[in-house]
Amino acid sequence: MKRKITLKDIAKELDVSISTVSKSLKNNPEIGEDTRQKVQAFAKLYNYKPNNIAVSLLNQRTKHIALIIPEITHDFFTTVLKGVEEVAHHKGYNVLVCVSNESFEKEVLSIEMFAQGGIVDGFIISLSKETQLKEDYKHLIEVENQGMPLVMIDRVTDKVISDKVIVDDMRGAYTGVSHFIERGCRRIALITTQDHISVGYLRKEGYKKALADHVLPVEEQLMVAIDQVDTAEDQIADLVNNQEFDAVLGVNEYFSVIAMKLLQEQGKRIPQDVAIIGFSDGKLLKYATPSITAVDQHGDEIGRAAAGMLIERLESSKQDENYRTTVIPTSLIERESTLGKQD
Amino acid sequence: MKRKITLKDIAKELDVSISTVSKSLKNNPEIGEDTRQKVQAFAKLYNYKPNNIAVSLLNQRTKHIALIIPEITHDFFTTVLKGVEEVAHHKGYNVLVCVSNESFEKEVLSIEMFAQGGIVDGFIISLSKETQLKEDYKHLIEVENQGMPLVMIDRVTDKVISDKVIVDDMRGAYTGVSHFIERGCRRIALITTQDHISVGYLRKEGYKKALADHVLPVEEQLMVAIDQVDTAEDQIADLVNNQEFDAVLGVNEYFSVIAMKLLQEQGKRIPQDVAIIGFSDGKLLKYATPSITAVDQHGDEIGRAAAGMLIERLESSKQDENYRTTVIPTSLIERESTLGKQD
DNA sequence: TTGTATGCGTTATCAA
DNA sequence: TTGATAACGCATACAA
Repeated sequence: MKRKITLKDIAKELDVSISTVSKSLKNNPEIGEDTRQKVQAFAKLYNYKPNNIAVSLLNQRTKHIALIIPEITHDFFTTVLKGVEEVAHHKGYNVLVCVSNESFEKEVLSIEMFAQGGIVDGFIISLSKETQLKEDYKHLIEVENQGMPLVMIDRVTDKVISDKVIVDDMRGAYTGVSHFIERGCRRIALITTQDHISVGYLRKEGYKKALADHVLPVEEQLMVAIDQVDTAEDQIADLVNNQEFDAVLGVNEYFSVIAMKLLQEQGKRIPQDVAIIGFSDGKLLKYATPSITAVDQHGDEIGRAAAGMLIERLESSKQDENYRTTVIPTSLIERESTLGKQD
Repeated sequence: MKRKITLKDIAKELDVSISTVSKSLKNNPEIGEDTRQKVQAFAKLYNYKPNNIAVSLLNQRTKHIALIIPEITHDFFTTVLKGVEEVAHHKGYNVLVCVSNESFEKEVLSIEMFAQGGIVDGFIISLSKETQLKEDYKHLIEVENQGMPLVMIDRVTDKVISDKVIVDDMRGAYTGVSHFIERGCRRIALITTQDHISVGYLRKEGYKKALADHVLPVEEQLMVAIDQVDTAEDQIADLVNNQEFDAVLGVNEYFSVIAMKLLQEQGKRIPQDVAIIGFSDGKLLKYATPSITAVDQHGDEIGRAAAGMLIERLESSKQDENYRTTVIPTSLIERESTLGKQD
């Protein structure tokens, strides 16, 4: 087991000083050509690489960023992670992942740990449901006070002033509903989350606006707000069994797929009897039978944008107080579940 | 923006030496009761936390581990990540994630970066397809030579001696095929990967063994080895269109779901005409219509086991050369796609 | 009971 | 052209 080689080792071996070695390796012109060559050759031979920890200690930066997501089993967050990782690695940063499991406590603990230990240089976070419910953002504000950059994504809040990257949720829902209407649907149901989930609320607003703009009534009984994951199926069944509608928009993959399954069990044909659209860029919608039209949120782009913003802020010396919000437009991926009425 | 507080700050403020502060905070009995109290109170007030980097430099360990996975859009790896993260955080470790994208080069580069910079203390890795094809494992052996623990999961190789956590792929496939046979299926197709993918190979072997044990012939034309992701659909269509079979086992979620879709388009009823089983613990199988029976690989357990083994090795001082391989049994989750023949 | 000194590996400043 | 030294923040052996 070879121990890792250090500057000191090289210095001793070549009988020069540590600083000479350091400078040589950095191609510092102070050092004579031949010494430099010699050192570099030796270093290469022994595969020298600077010890990151020492450099971190010196520079007071780790070149690590934390990504905190509420869930990993949503394809959306998975693609976000991929996007973040892509840009981060490209720029020489590493990504520490933390799944909050929708828990406020876990979110707070992770952030404190990462921030206080100086483990990461900055954060990308999507709020847990519990956090959005409690509306307690002290941990985030604290992070900012410590001078650590923070980029919020997707599930964000106005209560925290920071860079943000969000989905155009309202417009995404608006587009979906409009798509239904263009295809002749008139009674459009919505399966969304409780209002405290920011994205759920915005999607509902987009849904309502689309109806209003097309002079269609907003019917309360066609809108269901899912309380908890495990009651989703029952609540959706309730909608399906007791209401008549010819289209349904789900604010995530699960709601849409569950709705479709229940509708099919009832003998409804998709899309002839009921058209379906779901939010998210996941495989659940893509591989469903029939495949389901999706409001693509472009998780990868969100991840890339967030990582880009964060790193830019980390590397810019100026204390820029102009926080930006980048809105990533959604796009509608038309699939089988909305064909046919019209086409 | 409050700068982070250090031992030095506390020492100056309380007019004691740095080591007194350090010892006080560690409850070292050397220090007098009142000094200790005073220091601790002050530290608490200013929310002192030791600087992780400094501690890392001192101890020559970061308390970070790297998880290198080939893909993030497979639910299996996603659950692995979750399991790893769970145990790691519980034991005070952080997880750096790296997606190799099935690329040998990316895998090698990430490992070198993590290892040489002393960025992590150890590795959990699942090999990329390209690596398994090339059979070039120098980067992993190098890591071990440097004395860094390595735990391989799922896609492993005999060429590298290390701790391993694997799925019981052979038995998983065997169980699936047996399940078909018990339900009256006789012509069972297999959709697998190329042989160089270790898990694909093992699953094929399990499939063959099950057939043999039940005195059924192994028919080459019923086994298709997918070359690449983008040819999967064509290759599976070829099988579906040109062969007669009453059951099909896919070695991952995608293959099974695609097969089902193509079969349904052909007018086949699932499971009456063709029964289906897929590998993986993902939502694609669970939410399919009909839902698809799954060979659950328990990604979360694999992740937990791997993290456990890795951390154990990191924390045990003794240079134990007895590498272990933990085999996580699969379990069959019966769903609609294999009901009916018998029940 | 408290303080001083050293070292972890690196870089940067300044002296030779 | 090269080398000695300090500093990053902490822990510890040893001195007082």
